[in-house]
Amino acid sequence: MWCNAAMGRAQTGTGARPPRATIIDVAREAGVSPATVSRVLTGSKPVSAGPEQRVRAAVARLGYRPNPAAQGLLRGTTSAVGVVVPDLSNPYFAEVLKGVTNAAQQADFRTLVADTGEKAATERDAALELSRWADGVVLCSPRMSQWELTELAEAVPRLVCVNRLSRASIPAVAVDFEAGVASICRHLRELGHRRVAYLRGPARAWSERARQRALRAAAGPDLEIVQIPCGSSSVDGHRAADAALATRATAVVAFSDYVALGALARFDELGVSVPDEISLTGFDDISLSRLVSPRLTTVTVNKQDLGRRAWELFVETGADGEDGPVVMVTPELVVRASTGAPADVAGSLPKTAADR
Amino acid sequence: MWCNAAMGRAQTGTGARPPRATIIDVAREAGVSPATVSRVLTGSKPVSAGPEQRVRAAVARLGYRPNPAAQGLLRGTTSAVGVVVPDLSNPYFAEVLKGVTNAAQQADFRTLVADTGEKAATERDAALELSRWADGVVLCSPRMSQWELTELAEAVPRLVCVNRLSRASIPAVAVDFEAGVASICRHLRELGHRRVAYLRGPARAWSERARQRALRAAAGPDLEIVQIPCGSSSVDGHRAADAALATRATAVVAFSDYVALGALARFDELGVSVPDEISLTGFDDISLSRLVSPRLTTVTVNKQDLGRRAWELFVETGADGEDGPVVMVTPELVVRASTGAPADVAGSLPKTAADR
DNA sequence: GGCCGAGCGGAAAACCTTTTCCGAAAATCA
DNA sequence: TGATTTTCGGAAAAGGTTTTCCGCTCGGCC
Repeated sequence: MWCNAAMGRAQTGTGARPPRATIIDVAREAGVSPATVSRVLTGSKPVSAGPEQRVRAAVARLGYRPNPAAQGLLRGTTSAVGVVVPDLSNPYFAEVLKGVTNAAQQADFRTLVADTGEKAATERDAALELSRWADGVVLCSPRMSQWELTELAEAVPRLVCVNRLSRASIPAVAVDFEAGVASICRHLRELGHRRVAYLRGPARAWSERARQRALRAAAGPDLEIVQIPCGSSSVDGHRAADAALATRATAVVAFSDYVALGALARFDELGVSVPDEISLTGFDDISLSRLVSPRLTTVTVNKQDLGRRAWELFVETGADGEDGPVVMVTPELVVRASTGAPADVAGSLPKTAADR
Repeated sequence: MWCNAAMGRAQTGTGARPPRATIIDVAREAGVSPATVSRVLTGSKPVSAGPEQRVRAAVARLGYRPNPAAQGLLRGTTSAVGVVVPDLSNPYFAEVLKGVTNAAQQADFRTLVADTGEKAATERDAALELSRWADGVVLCSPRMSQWELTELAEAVPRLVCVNRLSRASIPAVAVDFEAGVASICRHLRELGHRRVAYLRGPARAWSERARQRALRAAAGPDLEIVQIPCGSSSVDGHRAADAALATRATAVVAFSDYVALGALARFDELGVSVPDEISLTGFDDISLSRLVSPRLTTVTVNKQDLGRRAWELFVETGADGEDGPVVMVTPELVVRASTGAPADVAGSLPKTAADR
């Protein structure tokens, strides 16, 4: 009875568990045809009570679960979505991934994840590979070139971008970085800052280019912006902090919270007081930013929501697949304790914007 | 030429891309049989130069990539590994996931991820579901009961646990929490602390029980330990900090770094100075712990390495599948700035252990 | 020059499930 | 009661790949 198909392969002799029961085993056990078993399980056609009960009993007895590969082969879909991120260690991407995963789980979809280690060169391959195993791919903050991205969009059936807009009508959900950076600059100028150091993110990142646009727009006779090459991780921020200090700027605008936390740690090491001697801002509002001292002035982005929206776009894309809808998320400035008036005007201006 | 099989299904009329080329299309294009195409691509049997070249050209021309579902159906394997974590927002689990993913990528395996949202009840289903789509599952710090875990190990072909040991001979890689907590307690006692508050982790976590064992062993006439219910996230730590303060302990031992950072933020809000008024320790050494002020005294755990070792165990398990090897990782105490002598003995004892 | 072996390539089965097509039985109506 | 429709279940094909089995051809050796 239980040894039906198991005999065929029982060569190893060790504790080899019997090969998984197939729909044929269930059918035989229930005394019906495989078609009936399938109908009971998928509900594709009604089955009368007698056989149905026998099938359900057999399924339970044998612990049968349909083989996804066979289903996938037939249906042509995988019920899986791929997510490509630059770095899982970065809390930002971990949160976005969590958002996608949770939304996908609700819809009975699996999530495949690939970490490119911040290497733009591997993004293409990772996405391509994932697209073989999934119905589509969510590309998180891709650093690849516009041209590569366009080409990729043709090879991957359902491509959704996060934080990357393109001319190629790829569905995307993105934070309005320009608005965010603009509000940071406004905040700093209102505090009296006239010279600001900016810790640059990855040169290839679209979000970095968006920030640059906003910085150019904000710069002027009353606000000078000094660019410091940096990166996207906290150790990058830690490393770049000294150079930022050397510019004699009164405020430092970091590419992200993650970077800002690194810079903040360096300032602490050097005994540079924030915000008394220098102001510091981040971007993204990762959870840790509320926990450091001083609490970081930043721009809030609901990262899990970003992931959820990417999922929704993924679902829509399946439905029509025509236009490339773009969802823009506008972030909000939150003023905390890491920004204040510059030292030279501290006496004449209020200490923090919150006091106004 | 390009319209070979595409004609058959071109009903929709919209921009429906041609259905993916199959091995049969390639065979026809190259003027060989499907078997030869397969042999060229898998290298399972030698093929002479002429056909081989024609096949490769046809593959490139058609952009053919084998259908993984069909391969999986035939081979009975998926080249994928599942990872179940309690919470992707927790940097600890994100790092472990990264470790598994990177190791798996090297071996041309995909990673499937599920987030249980710290709900022990959903762990079983998540693992079971993932095991359908993957060759095995890595269970990260499962909160489920010992009994459930044993049962699960029978249903999932290749189960590997991280930070969870069991009697059921499930392969596992785990941090030696007892040694870690013991070294923390020793450190605090040497500093002169006699009354310590412990911020408890999730009651169901095996790692929490291991910590409890170590605490019981460390407790004695010269070291009193007061238990404070808390949790595993930074907001839990933030919330529990007041209760810890109320115990009038001179040091707080947090379940993890993530929790400790929450407590630290609360202390900062309350104006309680660390370590002058109260000492604080974490566990895990997440990257942010080096960035806060004061830098956290903690116990280092290489989390990505933990994930990589879990992957190795997964690979081994496939080979024999007999014994349940257990890899123990011994963590190391790193004394930073968040611990010092208690206020009442500050004059008579060195300020930090590092001064000795 | 003939025989044997090796090497190469094709036909077909197998993997497991879903779905279409069809036959049989039951139910409905005149 | 006989004819017709409906309902239900089985047989078989399809989905794409790998692999076994077998036949063919070409080379070498006697």
